[in-house]
Amino acid sequence: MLKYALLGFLRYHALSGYDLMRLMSDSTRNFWHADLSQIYKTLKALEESGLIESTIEPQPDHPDRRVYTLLEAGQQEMARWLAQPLTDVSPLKESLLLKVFFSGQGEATALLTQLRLHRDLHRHNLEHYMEQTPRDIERNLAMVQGSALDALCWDATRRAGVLYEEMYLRWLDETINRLEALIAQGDS
Amino acid sequence: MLKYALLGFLRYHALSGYDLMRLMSDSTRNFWHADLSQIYKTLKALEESGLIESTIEPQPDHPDRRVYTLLEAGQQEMARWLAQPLTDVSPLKESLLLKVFFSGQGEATALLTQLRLHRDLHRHNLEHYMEQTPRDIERNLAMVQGSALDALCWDATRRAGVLYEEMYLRWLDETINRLEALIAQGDS
DNA sequence: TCAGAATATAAGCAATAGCATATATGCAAA
DNA sequence: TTTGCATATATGCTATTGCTTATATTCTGA
Repeated sequence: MLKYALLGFLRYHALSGYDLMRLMSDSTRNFWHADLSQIYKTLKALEESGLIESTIEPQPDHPDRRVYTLLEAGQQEMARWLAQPLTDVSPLKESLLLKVFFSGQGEATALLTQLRLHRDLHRHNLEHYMEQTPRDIERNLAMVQGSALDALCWDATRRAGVLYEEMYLRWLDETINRLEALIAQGDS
Repeated sequence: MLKYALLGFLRYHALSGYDLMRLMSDSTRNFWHADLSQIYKTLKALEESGLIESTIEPQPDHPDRRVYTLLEAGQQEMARWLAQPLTDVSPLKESLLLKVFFSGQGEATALLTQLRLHRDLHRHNLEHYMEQTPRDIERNLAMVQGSALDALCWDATRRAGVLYEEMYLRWLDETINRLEALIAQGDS
Protein backbone atom coordinates (compact mmCIF):
# COMPACT_ATOMS: atom_id res chain seq x y z
CA MET A 1 0.00 0.00 0.00
CA LEU A 2 2.93 2.35 -0.16
CA LYS A 3 1.69 3.17 -3.64
CA TYR A 4 -1.50 4.65 -2.20
CA ALA A 5 0.30 6.53 0.52
CA LEU A 6 2.42 8.23 -2.13
CA LEU A 7 -0.51 8.89 -4.45
CA GLY A 8 -2.42 10.24 -1.47
CA PHE A 9 0.18 12.81 -0.62
CA LEU A 10 0.70 13.74 -4.26
CA ARG A 11 -3.02 14.33 -4.56
CA TYR A 12 -2.54 17.31 -2.29
CA HIS A 13 0.61 18.72 -3.77
CA ALA A 14 3.52 18.02 -6.11
CA LEU A 15 6.40 16.67 -4.02
CA SER A 16 9.83 15.13 -4.24
CA GLY A 17 10.90 11.78 -2.86
CA TYR A 18 12.69 13.52 -0.06
CA ASP A 19 9.56 15.65 0.75
CA LEU A 20 7.48 12.49 0.90
CA MET A 21 9.92 10.86 3.26
CA ARG A 22 9.70 13.86 5.58
CA LEU A 23 5.91 14.07 5.36
CA MET A 24 5.64 10.42 6.36
CA SER A 25 8.08 10.87 9.16
CA ASP A 26 6.14 13.89 10.49
CA SER A 27 2.56 12.86 10.00
CA THR A 28 2.04 9.15 9.58
CA ARG A 29 4.79 7.51 11.54
CA ASN A 30 2.57 5.92 14.15
CA PHE A 31 0.74 3.88 11.56
CA TRP A 32 2.67 3.99 8.32
CA HIS A 33 6.28 4.21 7.35
CA ALA A 34 8.55 3.27 4.47
CA ASP A 35 12.24 3.11 3.82
CA LEU A 36 13.57 5.90 1.62
CA SER A 37 14.84 3.38 -0.93
CA GLN A 38 11.35 1.95 -1.14
CA ILE A 39 9.86 5.38 -1.69
CA TYR A 40 12.18 6.06 -4.63
CA LYS A 41 11.52 2.64 -6.14
CA THR A 42 7.79 2.98 -5.83
CA LEU A 43 7.82 6.50 -7.29
CA LYS A 44 9.74 5.17 -10.25
CA ALA A 45 7.24 2.35 -10.74
CA LEU A 46 4.31 4.77 -10.46
CA GLU A 47 5.87 6.98 -13.13
CA GLU A 48 6.45 3.96 -15.36
CA SER A 49 2.79 3.04 -14.88
CA GLY A 50 1.68 6.48 -16.02
CA LEU A 51 0.10 7.51 -12.71
CA ILE A 52 2.56 10.32 -12.00
CA GLU A 53 5.18 12.32 -13.85
CA SER A 54 8.32 14.11 -12.71
CA THR A 55 10.52 17.05 -13.56
CA ILE A 56 13.89 18.12 -12.23
CA GLU A 57 13.77 21.37 -10.30
CA PRO A 58 17.00 23.24 -9.47
CA GLN A 59 17.22 24.89 -6.08
CA PRO A 60 19.36 27.89 -5.15
CA ASP A 61 20.91 26.55 -1.95
CA HIS A 62 20.41 22.79 -2.24
CA PRO A 63 20.94 20.01 -4.78
CA ASP A 64 18.40 19.64 -7.60
CA ARG A 65 15.22 17.85 -6.70
CA ARG A 66 12.89 15.63 -8.73
CA VAL A 67 9.31 16.80 -8.26
CA TYR A 68 6.48 14.35 -8.86
CA THR A 69 3.02 15.38 -9.98
CA LEU A 70 -0.14 13.29 -10.01
CA LEU A 71 -1.65 12.55 -13.40
CA GLU A 72 -5.35 12.00 -14.09
CA ALA A 73 -4.83 8.23 -14.06
CA GLY A 74 -3.27 8.51 -10.62
CA GLN A 75 -6.11 10.68 -9.40
CA GLN A 76 -8.60 8.05 -10.49
CA GLU A 77 -6.62 5.19 -9.01
CA MET A 78 -6.53 6.99 -5.67
CA ALA A 79 -10.27 7.67 -5.80
CA ARG A 80 -10.87 4.01 -6.60
CA TRP A 81 -8.80 2.93 -3.62
CA LEU A 82 -10.56 5.34 -1.26
CA ALA A 83 -13.96 4.14 -2.38
CA GLN A 84 -12.98 0.52 -1.83
CA PRO A 85 -14.09 -0.66 1.62
CA LEU A 86 -11.55 -2.19 3.97
CA THR A 87 -13.33 -5.20 5.36
CA ASP A 88 -10.67 -6.82 7.55
CA VAL A 89 -8.74 -5.70 10.57
CA SER A 90 -5.11 -5.66 9.53
CA PRO A 91 -3.10 -8.13 11.60
CA LEU A 92 -0.27 -6.62 13.57
CA LYS A 93 3.26 -7.68 14.17
CA GLU A 94 4.80 -6.57 17.42
CA SER A 95 8.33 -7.69 18.15
CA LEU A 96 8.31 -6.91 21.86
CA LEU A 97 5.20 -8.96 22.49
CA LEU A 98 6.73 -11.90 20.65
CA LYS A 99 9.72 -11.67 22.92
CA VAL A 100 7.55 -11.34 26.02
CA PHE A 101 5.55 -14.38 24.94
CA PHE A 102 8.65 -16.60 24.90
CA SER A 103 10.40 -15.01 27.86
CA GLY A 104 9.06 -17.64 30.19
CA GLN A 105 12.02 -19.55 28.82
CA GLY A 106 14.49 -16.92 29.89
CA GLU A 107 15.21 -14.76 32.96
CA ALA A 108 12.39 -12.83 34.57
CA THR A 109 14.82 -10.11 35.61
CA ALA A 110 16.08 -9.69 32.04
CA LEU A 111 12.52 -9.30 30.84
CA LEU A 112 11.90 -6.70 33.55
CA THR A 113 14.86 -4.67 32.35
CA GLN A 114 13.60 -4.88 28.79
CA LEU A 115 10.13 -3.71 29.76
CA ARG A 116 11.47 -0.77 31.72
CA LEU A 117 13.49 0.32 28.70
CA HIS A 118 10.41 0.12 26.50
CA ARG A 119 8.41 2.14 28.97
CA ASP A 120 10.88 4.97 28.42
CA LEU A 121 10.74 4.56 24.64
CA HIS A 122 6.96 4.68 24.62
CA ARG A 123 6.90 7.68 26.94
CA HIS A 124 9.12 9.42 24.47
CA ASN A 125 6.82 8.49 21.59
CA LEU A 126 3.77 9.70 23.50
CA GLU A 127 5.40 13.00 24.25
CA HIS A 128 6.25 13.38 20.56
CA TYR A 129 2.69 12.67 19.40
CA MET A 130 1.26 15.09 21.93
CA GLU A 131 3.70 17.90 21.40
CA GLN A 132 5.63 17.81 18.17
CA THR A 133 3.22 15.97 15.87
CA PRO A 134 0.39 18.52 16.21
CA ARG A 135 2.78 21.21 15.08
CA ASP A 136 4.04 19.10 12.17
CA ILE A 137 0.48 18.30 11.15
CA GLU A 138 -0.58 21.92 11.35
CA ARG A 139 2.32 23.00 9.20
CA ASN A 140 1.81 20.22 6.67
CA LEU A 141 -1.92 20.88 6.51
CA ALA A 142 -1.25 24.53 5.76
CA MET A 143 1.24 23.53 3.10
CA VAL A 144 -1.25 21.27 1.31
CA GLN A 145 -4.18 23.63 2.03
CA GLY A 146 -6.22 20.88 3.59
CA SER A 147 -9.96 21.08 4.26
CA ALA A 148 -11.76 20.79 7.61
CA LEU A 149 -12.28 17.10 6.88
CA ASP A 150 -8.58 16.71 6.13
CA ALA A 151 -7.76 18.33 9.45
CA LEU A 152 -10.09 16.01 11.30
CA CYS A 153 -8.74 12.92 9.52
CA TRP A 154 -5.09 13.81 10.09
CA ASP A 155 -5.67 14.66 13.73
CA ALA A 156 -7.72 11.51 14.27
CA THR A 157 -4.76 9.40 13.17
CA ARG A 158 -2.43 11.33 15.45
CA ARG A 159 -4.94 10.77 18.23
CA ALA A 160 -4.78 7.03 17.51
CA GLY A 161 -1.03 7.28 18.12
CA VAL A 162 -1.60 9.01 21.44
CA LEU A 163 -4.16 6.46 22.59
CA TYR A 164 -1.91 3.62 21.44
CA GLU A 165 1.07 4.91 23.41
CA GLU A 166 -1.06 5.49 26.50
CA MET A 167 -2.43 1.97 26.20
CA TYR A 168 1.07 0.58 25.78
CA LEU A 169 2.35 2.43 28.85
CA ARG A 170 -0.56 1.11 30.86
CA TRP A 171 0.19 -2.41 29.68
CA LEU A 172 3.87 -2.01 30.48
CA ASP A 173 3.09 -0.77 34.02
CA GLU A 174 0.71 -3.64 34.57
CA THR A 175 3.12 -6.26 33.25
CA ILE A 176 6.09 -4.86 35.19
CA ASN A 177 3.96 -5.02 38.36
CA ARG A 178 2.96 -8.62 37.68
CA LEU A 179 6.56 -9.62 37.05
CA GLU A 180 7.82 -7.89 40.17
CA ALA A 181 5.20 -9.72 42.20
CA LEU A 182 6.20 -13.04 40.67
CA ILE A 183 9.89 -12.41 41.33
CA ALA A 184 9.11 -11.45 44.92
CA GLN A 185 7.45 -14.83 45.32
CA GLY A 186 10.66 -16.52 44.26
CA ASP A 187 9.02 -18.31 41.29
CA SER A 188 11.49 -18.10 38.46
CA MET B 1 11.40 -13.29 13.12
CA LEU B 2 9.16 -16.15 12.20
CA LYS B 3 12.21 -18.33 12.76
CA TYR B 4 12.25 -17.41 16.46
CA ALA B 5 8.53 -17.85 16.84
CA LEU B 6 8.85 -21.38 15.51
CA LEU B 7 11.95 -22.16 17.58
CA GLY B 8 10.19 -20.73 20.60
CA PHE B 9 7.23 -23.04 20.32
CA LEU B 10 9.45 -26.02 19.53
CA ARG B 11 11.41 -25.28 22.67
CA TYR B 12 8.35 -26.31 24.63
CA HIS B 13 7.32 -29.35 22.65
CA ALA B 14 7.83 -31.23 19.40
CA LEU B 15 5.19 -30.05 16.93
CA SER B 16 4.10 -30.30 13.32
CA GLY B 17 3.68 -27.44 10.87
CA TYR B 18 -0.05 -27.71 11.22
CA ASP B 19 0.22 -27.69 15.08
CA LEU B 20 2.33 -24.54 14.88
CA MET B 21 -0.21 -22.86 12.65
CA ARG B 22 -2.95 -23.61 15.17
CA LEU B 23 -0.85 -22.55 18.16
CA MET B 24 -0.18 -19.21 16.50
CA SER B 25 -3.81 -18.78 15.60
CA ASP B 26 -4.86 -19.52 19.20
CA SER B 27 -2.24 -17.76 21.22
CA THR B 28 -0.31 -15.12 19.38
CA ARG B 29 -2.67 -13.77 16.78
CA ASN B 30 -2.96 -10.29 18.26
CA PHE B 31 0.74 -9.66 17.80
CA TRP B 32 2.17 -12.31 15.54
CA HIS B 33 0.95 -14.35 12.61
CA ALA B 34 2.30 -16.13 9.56
CA ASP B 35 0.92 -17.73 6.45
CA LEU B 36 0.93 -21.52 6.52
CA SER B 37 3.08 -21.61 3.40
CA GLN B 38 5.63 -19.44 5.19
CA ILE B 39 5.62 -21.73 8.22
CA TYR B 40 6.40 -24.76 6.06
CA LYS B 41 9.11 -22.90 4.17
CA THR B 42 10.72 -21.65 7.35
CA LEU B 43 10.60 -25.06 9.01
CA LYS B 44 12.36 -26.52 6.00
CA ALA B 45 15.03 -23.85 6.15
CA LEU B 46 15.53 -24.39 9.89
CA GLU B 47 15.96 -28.12 9.32
CA GLU B 48 18.46 -27.44 6.54
CA SER B 49 20.34 -25.16 8.95
CA GLY B 50 20.57 -27.93 11.52
CA LEU B 51 18.49 -26.19 14.19
CA ILE B 52 15.65 -28.71 14.12
CA GLU B 53 14.97 -32.19 12.80
CA SER B 54 11.81 -33.96 11.74
CA THR B 55 10.25 -37.38 11.56
CA ILE B 56 7.06 -38.62 9.94
CA GLU B 57 4.48 -39.81 12.45
CA PRO B 58 1.47 -41.84 11.30
CA GLN B 59 -1.84 -41.15 12.98
CA PRO B 60 -4.76 -43.54 13.37
CA ASP B 61 -7.55 -41.28 12.15
CA HIS B 62 -5.72 -38.56 10.27
CA PRO B 63 -3.08 -38.22 7.57
CA ASP B 64 0.57 -38.67 8.57
CA ARG B 65 2.21 -35.68 10.18
CA ARG B 66 5.79 -34.41 10.13
CA VAL B 67 6.88 -33.68 13.68
CA TYR B 68 9.71 -31.22 14.26
CA THR B 69 12.04 -31.37 17.25
CA LEU B 70 14.47 -28.73 18.45
CA LEU B 71 18.16 -29.62 18.32
CA GLU B 72 20.83 -28.31 20.67
CA ALA B 73 21.89 -25.72 18.08
CA GLY B 74 18.31 -24.50 17.91
CA GLN B 75 18.09 -24.34 21.67
CA GLN B 76 21.18 -22.16 21.80
CA GLU B 77 20.03 -19.92 18.97
CA MET B 78 16.75 -19.32 20.78
CA ALA B 79 18.55 -18.56 24.05
CA ARG B 80 20.81 -16.14 22.19
CA TRP B 81 17.82 -14.37 20.69
CA LEU B 82 16.04 -14.13 24.06
CA ALA B 83 19.10 -12.66 25.71
CA GLN B 84 19.51 -10.04 23.00
CA PRO B 85 17.82 -6.80 24.05
CA LEU B 86 15.21 -5.21 21.82
CA THR B 87 16.15 -1.58 21.79
CA ASP B 88 13.65 -0.09 19.36
CA VAL B 89 9.90 0.17 19.32
CA SER B 90 8.77 -1.75 16.27
CA PRO B 91 6.99 0.55 13.84
CA LEU B 92 3.44 -0.41 13.04
CA LYS B 93 1.51 -0.57 9.83
CA GLU B 94 -2.21 -0.07 10.13
CA SER B 95 -4.21 -0.08 6.93
CA LEU B 96 -7.35 1.51 8.35
CA LEU B 97 -5.47 4.50 9.71
CA LEU B 98 -3.78 5.04 6.35
CA LYS B 99 -7.19 5.13 4.76
CA VAL B 100 -8.56 7.45 7.42
CA PHE B 101 -5.61 9.76 6.91
CA PHE B 102 -6.40 10.25 3.22
CA SER B 103 -10.18 10.18 3.57
CA GLY B 104 -10.32 13.94 3.67
CA GLN B 105 -10.14 13.49 -0.08
CA GLY B 106 -13.22 11.31 -0.20
CA GLU B 107 -16.71 11.26 1.30
CA ALA B 108 -17.19 11.80 5.00
CA THR B 109 -20.24 9.54 4.97
CA ALA B 110 -18.30 6.70 3.34
CA LEU B 111 -15.63 7.01 6.02
CA LEU B 112 -18.33 6.91 8.71
CA THR B 113 -19.68 3.67 7.28
CA GLN B 114 -16.20 2.20 7.23
CA LEU B 115 -15.54 3.15 10.85
CA ARG B 116 -18.80 1.67 12.01
CA LEU B 117 -17.92 -1.60 10.31
CA HIS B 118 -14.52 -1.64 12.01
CA ARG B 119 -16.11 -0.96 15.35
CA ASP B 120 -17.98 -4.23 14.95
CA LEU B 121 -14.86 -6.08 13.84
CA HIS B 122 -12.90 -4.83 16.84
CA ARG B 123 -15.73 -5.65 19.23
CA HIS B 124 -15.59 -9.17 17.90
CA ASN B 125 -11.84 -9.33 18.38
CA LEU B 126 -12.14 -8.03 21.93
CA GLU B 127 -14.76 -10.60 22.78
CA HIS B 128 -12.50 -13.31 21.39
CA TYR B 129 -9.48 -12.18 23.44
CA MET B 130 -11.54 -11.95 26.58
CA GLU B 131 -13.42 -15.22 26.21
CA GLN B 132 -11.91 -17.72 23.83
CA THR B 133 -8.21 -16.83 24.04
CA PRO B 134 -7.90 -17.48 27.78
CA ARG B 135 -9.26 -20.98 27.21
CA ASP B 136 -6.91 -21.56 24.28
CA ILE B 137 -3.97 -20.31 26.31
CA GLU B 138 -4.87 -22.47 29.27
CA ARG B 139 -5.11 -25.56 27.09
CA ASN B 140 -1.90 -24.80 25.23
CA LEU B 141 -0.03 -24.06 28.47
CA ALA B 142 -1.13 -27.38 29.87
CA MET B 143 -0.03 -29.10 26.68
CA VAL B 144 3.46 -27.60 26.84
CA GLN B 145 3.61 -27.86 30.66
CA GLY B 146 4.46 -24.20 31.04
CA SER B 147 5.86 -22.63 34.22
CA ALA B 148 4.32 -19.82 36.28
CA LEU B 149 6.47 -17.38 34.37
CA ASP B 150 5.24 -18.84 31.08
CA ALA B 151 1.67 -18.39 32.24
CA LEU B 152 2.31 -14.78 33.17
CA CYS B 153 4.07 -14.04 29.89
CA TRP B 154 1.39 -15.65 27.74
CA ASP B 155 -1.40 -13.96 29.59
CA ALA B 156 0.38 -10.63 29.48
CA THR B 157 0.42 -10.78 25.70
CA ARG B 158 -3.26 -11.69 25.60
CA ARG B 159 -3.88 -8.78 27.91
CA ALA B 160 -2.09 -6.52 25.45
CA GLY B 161 -4.60 -7.67 22.85
CA VAL B 162 -7.48 -6.81 25.13
CA LEU B 163 -6.13 -3.34 25.92
CA TYR B 164 -5.39 -2.74 22.26
CA GLU B 165 -8.95 -3.60 21.20
CA GLU B 166 -10.43 -1.48 23.99
CA MET B 167 -8.20 1.42 22.91
CA TYR B 168 -9.22 0.95 19.31
CA LEU B 169 -12.92 0.93 20.17
CA ARG B 170 -12.48 4.09 22.17
CA TRP B 171 -10.70 5.70 19.26
CA LEU B 172 -13.42 4.57 16.85
CA ASP B 173 -16.18 6.00 19.06
CA GLU B 174 -14.31 9.27 19.39
CA THR B 175 -13.63 9.55 15.66
CA ILE B 176 -17.18 8.59 14.68
CA ASN B 177 -18.47 11.31 17.03
CA ARG B 178 -16.14 13.91 15.54
CA LEU B 179 -17.18 12.99 12.01
CA GLU B 180 -20.86 13.09 12.85
CA ALA B 181 -20.40 16.54 14.33
CA LEU B 182 -18.55 17.74 11.24
CA ILE B 183 -21.21 16.32 8.92
CA ALA B 184 -23.93 17.97 11.00
CA GLN B 185 -22.15 21.28 10.42
CA GLY B 186 -22.40 20.73 6.70
CA ASP B 187 -18.63 20.90 6.15
CA SER B 188 -17.84 18.19 3.67
C1' DT C 1 40.47 24.48 4.28
C1' DC C 2 38.21 20.52 5.88
C1' DA C 3 34.88 17.69 8.14
C1' DG C 4 30.30 16.80 9.21
C1' DA C 5 25.58 17.28 8.47
C1' DA C 6 21.73 18.19 5.67
C1' DT C 7 19.77 17.75 1.39
C1' DA C 8 18.85 14.78 -2.50
C1' DT C 9 18.76 10.82 -5.60
C1' DA C 10 18.91 5.94 -6.46
C1' DA C 11 20.43 0.83 -7.07
C1' DG C 12 21.71 -3.86 -5.09
C1' DC C 13 20.25 -7.65 -2.84
C1' DA C 14 18.68 -10.79 0.66
C1' DA C 15 14.84 -11.65 3.48
C1' DT C 16 10.06 -11.72 4.28
C1' DA C 17 5.30 -11.94 3.09
C1' DG C 18 1.24 -13.43 1.06
C1' DC C 19 -1.69 -15.43 -2.10
C1' DA C 20 -2.53 -19.12 -5.08
C1' DT C 21 -2.21 -23.68 -6.14
C1' DA C 22 -1.47 -28.61 -5.67
C1' DT C 23 -1.99 -33.09 -3.59
C1' DA C 24 -3.39 -36.45 -0.20
C1' DT C 25 -5.93 -38.86 3.78
C1' DG C 26 -9.83 -39.51 6.61
C1' DC C 27 -14.33 -38.63 8.58
C1' DA C 28 -19.12 -37.22 8.73
C1' DA C 29 -23.34 -36.11 6.77
C1' DA C 30 -26.56 -36.12 3.09
C1' DT D 1 -21.85 -43.34 -2.86
C1' DT D 2 -20.72 -38.63 -3.00
C1' DT D 3 -19.72 -34.24 -1.24
C1' DG D 4 -17.79 -31.23 1.94
C1' DC D 5 -14.86 -30.33 5.59
C1' DA D 6 -11.00 -31.09 8.49
C1' DT D 7 -6.50 -32.52 8.66
C1' DA D 8 -1.94 -32.36 6.64
C1' DT D 9 1.96 -31.28 3.65
C1' DA D 10 4.23 -28.44 0.42
C1' DT D 11 5.72 -25.56 -3.83
C1' DG D 12 5.37 -21.57 -7.09
C1' DC D 13 5.73 -17.05 -7.68
C1' DT D 14 5.12 -12.20 -7.26
C1' DA D 15 5.24 -8.40 -4.32
C1' DT D 16 7.02 -6.06 -0.56
C1' DT D 17 10.35 -4.90 2.81
C1' DG D 18 14.41 -3.40 4.75
C1' DC D 19 19.07 -2.77 5.09
C1' DT D 20 23.16 -1.53 2.79
C1' DT D 21 25.62 0.99 -0.26
C1' DA D 22 26.72 4.57 -3.56
C1' DT D 23 27.04 9.23 -5.28
C1' DA D 24 26.42 14.15 -5.41
C1' DT D 25 25.60 19.14 -3.93
C1' DT D 26 25.49 22.65 -0.54
C1' DC D 27 25.99 24.74 3.83
C1' DT D 28 27.89 25.47 8.38
C1' DG D 29 31.14 25.38 11.90
C1' DA D 30 35.64 24.43 13.56
